[in-house]
Amino acid sequence: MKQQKTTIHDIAKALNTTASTVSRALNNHPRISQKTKDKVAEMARKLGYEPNTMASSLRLGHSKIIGIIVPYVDRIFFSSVIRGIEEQARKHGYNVIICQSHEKLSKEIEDVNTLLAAQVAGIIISISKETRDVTHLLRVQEKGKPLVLFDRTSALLKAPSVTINDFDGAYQSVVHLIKNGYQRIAHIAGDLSVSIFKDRLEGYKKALRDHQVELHEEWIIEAPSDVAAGRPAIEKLMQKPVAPDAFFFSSDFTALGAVKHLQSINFKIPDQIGIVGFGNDQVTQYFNPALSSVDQKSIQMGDEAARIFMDCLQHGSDTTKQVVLAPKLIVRKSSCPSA
Amino acid sequence: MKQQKTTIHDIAKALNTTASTVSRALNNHPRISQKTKDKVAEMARKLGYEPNTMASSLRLGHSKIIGIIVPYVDRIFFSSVIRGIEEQARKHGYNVIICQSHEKLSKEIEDVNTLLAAQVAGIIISISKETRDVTHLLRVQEKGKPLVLFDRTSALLKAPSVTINDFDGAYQSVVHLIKNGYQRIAHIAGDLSVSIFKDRLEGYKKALRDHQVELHEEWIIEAPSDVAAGRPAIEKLMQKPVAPDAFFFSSDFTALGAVKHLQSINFKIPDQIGIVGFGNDQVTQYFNPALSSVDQKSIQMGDEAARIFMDCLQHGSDTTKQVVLAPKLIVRKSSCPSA
DNA sequence: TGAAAAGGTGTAATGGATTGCACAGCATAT
DNA sequence: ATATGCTGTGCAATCCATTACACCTTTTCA
Repeated sequence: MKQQKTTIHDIAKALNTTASTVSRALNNHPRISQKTKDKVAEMARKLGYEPNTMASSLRLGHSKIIGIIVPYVDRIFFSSVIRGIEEQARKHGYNVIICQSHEKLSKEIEDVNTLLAAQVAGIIISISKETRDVTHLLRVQEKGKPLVLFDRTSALLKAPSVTINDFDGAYQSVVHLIKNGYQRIAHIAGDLSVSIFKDRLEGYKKALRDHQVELHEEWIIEAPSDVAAGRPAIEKLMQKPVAPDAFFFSSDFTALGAVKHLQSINFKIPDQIGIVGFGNDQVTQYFNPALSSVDQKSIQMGDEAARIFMDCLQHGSDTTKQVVLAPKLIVRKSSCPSA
Repeated sequence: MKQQKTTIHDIAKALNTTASTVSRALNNHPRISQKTKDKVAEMARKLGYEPNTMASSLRLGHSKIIGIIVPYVDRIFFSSVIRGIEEQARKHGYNVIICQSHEKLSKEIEDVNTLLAAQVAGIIISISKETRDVTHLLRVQEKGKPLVLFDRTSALLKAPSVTINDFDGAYQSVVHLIKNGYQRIAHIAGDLSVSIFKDRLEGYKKALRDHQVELHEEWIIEAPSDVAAGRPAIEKLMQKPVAPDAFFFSSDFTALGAVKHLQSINFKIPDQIGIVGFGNDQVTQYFNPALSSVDQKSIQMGDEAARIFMDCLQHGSDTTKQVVLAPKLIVRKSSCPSA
């Protein structure tokens, strides 16, 4: 039933040579003659040889596997990044192994341990919302393994990263709203202890300042990045003494929930209220009205993260490497009044 | 810089015993005294011991890693299933390693090779659309490794699987449309060489027959499962001598594209035309009108697949195990005329 | 022509955990 | 007292690929 796997020893025996020669031939060692290499390659094929990656990883001290940690794999942003990483990694003969932190620090630490035990070549991670302490990530670096951050980074950590310019994405969005005639622009922020949401808030503020639009601190509120959070956020904002006429959301999901609610109480979007979201999730374009949103270049982000990772492997970590992708505001109907 | 990893030998030395005893103690071998086990456990903790999974995998001939192959990780259905698998697998101390087939047989074969070389414990897969020949999957079974299929299966393969009852999902949908007064129900099918789409078609037909609603073969067309395919599909159907008054789609995405187009030429949904999709993708509920759709129980599917997988590991593969989840039609506005 | 350099291959150790077999110590049974 | 059995450990081989070092052969060049 179970097949006997063929090893380099089998090839060696068949060729009347030794395992070392076979190993060298397969690894294209310069001191092996072309003739030998050819013979070995052919015999390997004939015997259906498959290298045992465990054995080589054990010897080498690391595998050709990249560990990835994300909060949840089934969030489209993360799964897109993973796609980008996987495709780039594969070009270099690397595999990806995936863990979910569930936005919990404790789970993230456990994940790091698991990946380290699995002898991954290094880790690419988007840290959880809870992550303040980063000693578990320092451990990765201490082992001399590449650590690359994406999207969510930490100031406590010197590591290469790929992010989008959240500040700029927010800035563009708010300027766009202003240009389209909205004057009382509120911001529904994400968890402000996370840097990306902080940056978006700052971009929002700067845009207002630069265009002499008044900034009401009371129009800035923090809300979870999910659909359910949309309605209460809106309700709170609409009952302020002066109600906003536009909302810039840090999350498409919160925006969705908000729009649903606004429509249910008969507000016209975009004519009475303008909306811009963040993330350019697939849902936004099919929504009615289609939602303006900032695209996060997710696949590209993954691709870039994997490139940096491979670069670290080859030339050592350049912890100052910070790739910042330019976000792109996708303008759709929700922020373009007909008048 | 690089840390010296502590091995069982280090623990043995510190305890003045041997590696074998340590190994057995850590693995809870019955012949080791509790006292020794405690001492070993304590010393392991003290020295910060992390087992080297490569070494143990090499010795054991398999790792605690489950290989997953899906067409694309960034399709919400697949990423949800992966989430389900990952969470269940983790409970058993297993990791998942992910490959994408890009719907190509050649890539799928390559993926299988990669995973086998990585010494995975087994593979959980949703086969690509192109996959007819399954010899690469037979190889997995020949090695005595569990192979579990989900969603898309193959009649050529004797392997445990988890699917939803596509036939029933379609049947429910069409009955629902009929009950809501639609009489001329068309079906936009997916690639009919894939069994799930075939089954949905059959469910559609059966529902019509059971309710004495006429079946027009010309109202059944095949289209890719993406947004772009929606419009041409609709155009083709609407110019038939007798135009349909409802559409049952094998894919939410095709449905989305179709609805967009229908609305742009001023058809009222659901009053003039009823729509039901398949997949219950997240987008459907936020669409306007909200789309009725068949829920595929994706996370549950992953969870179930992982359970079966673990079961195969423990008790050997039961190739006849076919878990069929009951789909659930989620009724929303797109199929409920106000009249 | 002799010596140094380059080319080609084998020997044996290495990485870390696992496990069949052997054996020592002690207890119970006869 | 001898046999039988159980408990608790150690020895050494094993999984497979890699590689430092050594050795022999051939080429190159003063």
